[in-house]
Amino acid sequence: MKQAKTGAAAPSLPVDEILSGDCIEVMRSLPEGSVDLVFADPPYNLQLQGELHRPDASRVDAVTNDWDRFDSFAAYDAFTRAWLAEARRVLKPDGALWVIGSYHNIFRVGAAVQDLGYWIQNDVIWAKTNPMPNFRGTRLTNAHETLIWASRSQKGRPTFNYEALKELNEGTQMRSDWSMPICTGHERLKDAGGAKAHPTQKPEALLHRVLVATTNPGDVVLDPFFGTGTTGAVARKLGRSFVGIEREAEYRAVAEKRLAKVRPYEGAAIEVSRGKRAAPRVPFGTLVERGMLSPGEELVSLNGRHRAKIRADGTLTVKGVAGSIHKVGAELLGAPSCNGWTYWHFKRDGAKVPIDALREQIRAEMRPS
Amino acid sequence: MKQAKTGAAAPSLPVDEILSGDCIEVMRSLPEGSVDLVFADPPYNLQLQGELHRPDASRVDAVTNDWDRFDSFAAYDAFTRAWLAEARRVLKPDGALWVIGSYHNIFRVGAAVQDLGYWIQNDVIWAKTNPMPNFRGTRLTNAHETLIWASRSQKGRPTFNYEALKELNEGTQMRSDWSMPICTGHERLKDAGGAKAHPTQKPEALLHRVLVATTNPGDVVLDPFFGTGTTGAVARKLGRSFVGIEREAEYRAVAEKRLAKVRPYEGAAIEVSRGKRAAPRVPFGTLVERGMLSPGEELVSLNGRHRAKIRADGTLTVKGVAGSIHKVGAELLGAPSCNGWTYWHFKRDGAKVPIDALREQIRAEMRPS
DNA sequence: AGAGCGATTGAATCAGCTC
DNA sequence: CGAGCTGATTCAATCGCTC
Repeated sequence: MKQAKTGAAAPSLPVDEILSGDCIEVMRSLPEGSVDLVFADPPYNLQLQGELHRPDASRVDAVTNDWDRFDSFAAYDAFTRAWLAEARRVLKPDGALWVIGSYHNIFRVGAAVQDLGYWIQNDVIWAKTNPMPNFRGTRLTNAHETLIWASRSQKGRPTFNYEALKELNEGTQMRSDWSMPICTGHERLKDAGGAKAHPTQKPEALLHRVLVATTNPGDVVLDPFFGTGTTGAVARKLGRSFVGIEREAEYRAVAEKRLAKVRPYEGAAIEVSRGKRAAPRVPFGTLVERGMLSPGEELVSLNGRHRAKIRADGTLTVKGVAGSIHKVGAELLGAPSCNGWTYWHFKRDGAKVPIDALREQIRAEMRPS
Repeated sequence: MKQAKTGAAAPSLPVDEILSGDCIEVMRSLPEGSVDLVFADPPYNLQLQGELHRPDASRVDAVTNDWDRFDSFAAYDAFTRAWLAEARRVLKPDGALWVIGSYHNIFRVGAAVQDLGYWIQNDVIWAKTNPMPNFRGTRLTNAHETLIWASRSQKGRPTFNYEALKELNEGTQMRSDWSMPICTGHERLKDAGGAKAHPTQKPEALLHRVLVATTNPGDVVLDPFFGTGTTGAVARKLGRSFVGIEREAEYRAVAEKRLAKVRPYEGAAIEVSRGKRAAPRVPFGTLVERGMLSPGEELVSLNGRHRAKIRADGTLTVKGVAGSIHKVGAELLGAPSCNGWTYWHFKRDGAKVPIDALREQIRAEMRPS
């Protein structure tokens, strides 16, 4: 029993709150298998003497020899593996992780992700439309950051709203390179003195795409490096719940204020395109039972090359071959598989109509109106 | 003394040759501190499972070669660290490394690069204009690969032709995300049976940009995973020397044949610009990188009165004058300005075609993005 | 001749459910 | 857990053929 093992009552998950403290310790207090998604924007300074710092807040202390370098990489790796392991414990079996970083840290993070048993789905490039130039002209303009999207394990089946992303991309499959501007203007939070409230505030557009792609309404999103709460703000807008962890009181204060102003989009607005995978199953035999097609009637492939006869039990038969609409189609095509719903057609008014049209008719009847 | 330490005479560096054997062992036989650049396209450790079919039931020809199979992450890491360490020994103190990979391996490679004392200058994204789609609709289109550019050490001062890259990018700083098509068509080498000679041949445009950016004419470029010799072919065209190492006899044979046909561009053509320029959208240099026009090739004005030669960085030169297509055109016309895109023509089948036609071709490729 | 159509192909960790 | 069945799913570019 878990309660006996931990020596404490099973903790409950505090939701839509910002938790204060070190994320590794705080995550330890959260129940295992309780969140749908982790989005993390960890610090990436490798100089771990004392505190971790954001890149522009950090002094770049020259590392003079190999031992120092190894020491700081080792410290960063230890920190990275610790929070990734806790995050993995807190994730549901079919949960997923997003981490964002730059070349300073992303390779170490990515290797740790793999070593800890996560399974990478994609790496995604955020190509900035308006990056900061390299003023000294010694390197290329650092115009992108890298995100890693990983399931909790190889067996995990993370949420992926394929159709929704396809729509976001004007009808063609979403690619792994995303072009978006950095966070500026009114979106960029300022402190009382007018300075940036946080050095690395991410654009809401980025989180919007991440959450539309890999969560559903009502899901819980954990952000262990909450900062000024971009993850929470977008989650709330999209009808998701969030759990934020942030160590710095100043950032928590900014985030609280920000979140108080956020209004969720209307219920219908957060629905996304689903595709056929989510539709209810309709056996082909149902069309026969309902008299939409008759036993003995002939189906034909679109090119007219193949014909088969419908039997009373909803199987097809042709030249001694018999079986499901899929199996017979595959057999005739000599293909490993075949979607019978789109392959087979019946004739109506001289035209060929895919049997999928009849299935859609039944599905329409089944929908709550 | 090195000779005493190694117990052998200091080895000399064989240049413009393909060396046969395992790259780790072969590199051990090369003198330390002897090459200017290492470009490496190592196995990606793809870990593919079963077969994959397109929606039209055709089978995808995947990378299932023995050279891409490793028993575990640990085995892959050991291999990676071994070749990276030898490559580092062979590099000059101010030398640099490029490695290309995908999310399957690049995080492990990048962490090893850092651990071994290299110093990352940039990570670079090759965004493919025409990637293979995700046929099952289960993930994002895997539309990019990642390159790491690193100096031998933090103290190293690697070659970086900042101005040349700026010219290649039509006057604005070159970014870390590069958009290029994959290697297809006539550039893609075929074996006797018409099948692809190598499963992962890289486009010459990619190597062109890498070598223009981080080497000078006369430099020596080592490629420990030579394959069909793209690195060698582009190096020779650009007046660089190469050292190729390849284990597979079949690949070596294809590469030898390929290299025998390669002619270096003329001396003046490989000089890169030191000046500055600014202008519109599709950089002229892109036409050069993509092989639509070649360094050394002549452009001519419509009336035939003026001629200029193309250089590797996308600038033109004539009678000691050098600069962008616009600047050189203006100079020759004695005019304050000139639209090089409509002024300059190349010859095809005896007819003069404005280079703008090529720009339009590229724009057509870039449109849906 | 040139437009248009069909076939082919590329570094890919590519399904989910029931029995 | 494995076997077996249902059934969902692709974009850009090149090449070669027909009209």
